[in-house]
Amino acid sequence: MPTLGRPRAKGPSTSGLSTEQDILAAAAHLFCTAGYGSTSTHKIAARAGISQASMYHYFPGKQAVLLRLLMETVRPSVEFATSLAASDAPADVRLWALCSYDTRLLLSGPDNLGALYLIPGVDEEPFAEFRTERERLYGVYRELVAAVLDTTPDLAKPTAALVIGLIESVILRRRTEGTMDAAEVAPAIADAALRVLRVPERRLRTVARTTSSAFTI
Amino acid sequence: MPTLGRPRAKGPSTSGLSTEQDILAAAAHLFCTAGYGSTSTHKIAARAGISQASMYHYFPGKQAVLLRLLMETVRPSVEFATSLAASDAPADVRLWALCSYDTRLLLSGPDNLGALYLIPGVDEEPFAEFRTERERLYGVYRELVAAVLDTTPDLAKPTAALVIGLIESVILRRRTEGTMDAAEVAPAIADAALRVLRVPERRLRTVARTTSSAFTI
DNA sequence: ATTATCTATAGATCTATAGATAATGC
DNA sequence: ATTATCTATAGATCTATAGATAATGC
Repeated sequence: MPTLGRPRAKGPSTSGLSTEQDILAAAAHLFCTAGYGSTSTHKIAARAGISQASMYHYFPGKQAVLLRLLMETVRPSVEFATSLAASDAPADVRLWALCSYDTRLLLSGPDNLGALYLIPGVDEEPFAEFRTERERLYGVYRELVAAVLDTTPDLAKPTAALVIGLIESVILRRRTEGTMDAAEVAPAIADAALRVLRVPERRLRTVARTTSSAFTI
Repeated sequence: MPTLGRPRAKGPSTSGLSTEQDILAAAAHLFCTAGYGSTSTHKIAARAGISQASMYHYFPGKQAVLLRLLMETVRPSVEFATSLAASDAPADVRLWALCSYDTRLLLSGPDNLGALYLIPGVDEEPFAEFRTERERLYGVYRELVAAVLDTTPDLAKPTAALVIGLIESVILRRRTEGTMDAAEVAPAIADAALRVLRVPERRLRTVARTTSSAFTI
C-alpha cells in the first residue's frame, strides 16, 4: 500500500498487507513453529520480505513484536467476555458461549497463536500489560463459574482453573494433532466444561441449543 | 563421584551428582524457565559447573540433552500406565488412578518438566522416540476411557483427548500460577476427568475412596 | 595409559546502529 | 523534505572441534 520510501530490494509485498502486518505475520508463524528463542530478527525480516535492519523501523526488537502479538491475540477474548456482562442469559448459557467462542478462536487462523502464551518469559515485566488483560478474561471465567455453582468468584477459583485448563488444552492438542474441526471440538469443550461443573445432562442439552440462538459465535 | 580425569576449574560438583546428571539438571531448569531456543550450550555448562566444551564429552549437542530429558520425563507415566493392565480394578478406578498419578508427576520436582513437551520441534524427526512413548501413554488413556464409556478406543478418541487435555493443562497452570499443592489438585483433576465421562456423582465418591486403597500413588 | 576436564579458537550467527539511497510530496 | 527502505558493520554470542593438561590406574 504505502507508495512512499525506498522500494524493497526483493520486490513489493505480495501479501497486500502493510509492512508492519507482514512483520507481525512472519513473527507469528516463526514463534509458533520454530519457537521464540530460536527465531532471530533476521529470520523474521526475511520471511516478511525486508532486510533485517528494516524491522527496527517498526519495532525496537523481537520482544516488542511478541508483546503486540500477545495483545492482539488476547483482545478478542476479553472483548467477547466483557460483552457477556450485557447479556441477561443464564450463567451456564453464558459460560458455554464463552468456552466455545474461545475454543473457536484458539483453533482459528493459520497459526496456533495460543501457543504464544506458552513462551517462557511471558511472566516477566515487559509483558505485564498482556497478563493484565488475560487476568481480566480469567476474572470473567471465575464470575461465570461462581454464578453456575452459586458461590463466590474466590471460592470458584479452583474449579474455574479446571474450565480454563480445558479451553487452553486445545493449544497443546493443536500442536500435537494438527488442524482440528472447530465446529466439532468447540461444543465438545464447552459441554465438557459444564460437566466439570456438574451441570445435569438434561440441562446441558438445553444450554447448547439455547446458546446458538442467543449469541453470535 | 568419579575421581578420574582433570578436576573442574571451578571446583568439584556441589550437588553430589555425576557430571551427566549435573548437565541434565541444568538443562532442565534452563529449558523450562528461559526456553529451549534461548538456552545456549554455554549457559547449560556454566550452570552445571563445567566448561562449554566439556558438555560435548557427554552429549553431541543441545538436542540430545533434550531428547534424554523428554524420555526420562515420559517414562514413569508409561510405566505406571502399563502396570495398570495387570490390575483387575474397574476401568473408572484405573483411569482415576492414572489421572491423579500423572497430575502428581507433572506437579512434582523443582522444574515444570512437563513444559518440555511444549517445546517447538518436538514434533520433528529427532524426537520420534519420545513421541512413540507418549503415544503409548495416550493409547492407555484411550483404552481406559473406552472401557468406562463401554465403546471402542477409536470411538473414545475425542473424549480421551478431553481427559488428556485436563491432565496436561496443569503444565500451563503451573507456568502461570507457580507451585501448586498436588495433594489438592491431583484428585480434583481426576474427579473432573470422570465427570467429563459422565460418571455419576455417587459412583465418583466410591471411585476416589477405592483408588487410594487399590494403588500406590 | 586412560580419563575428564580444560583452554583456545575458527566460523557462523545475531543484534543494533550508522549512514546511504530511492522513492514520493511540496 | 520526508519517508521507507537499503547496505555495511562493530561487537556479542554461539557451536563444535582441536589439542593440552591434571588427575588416577596399571
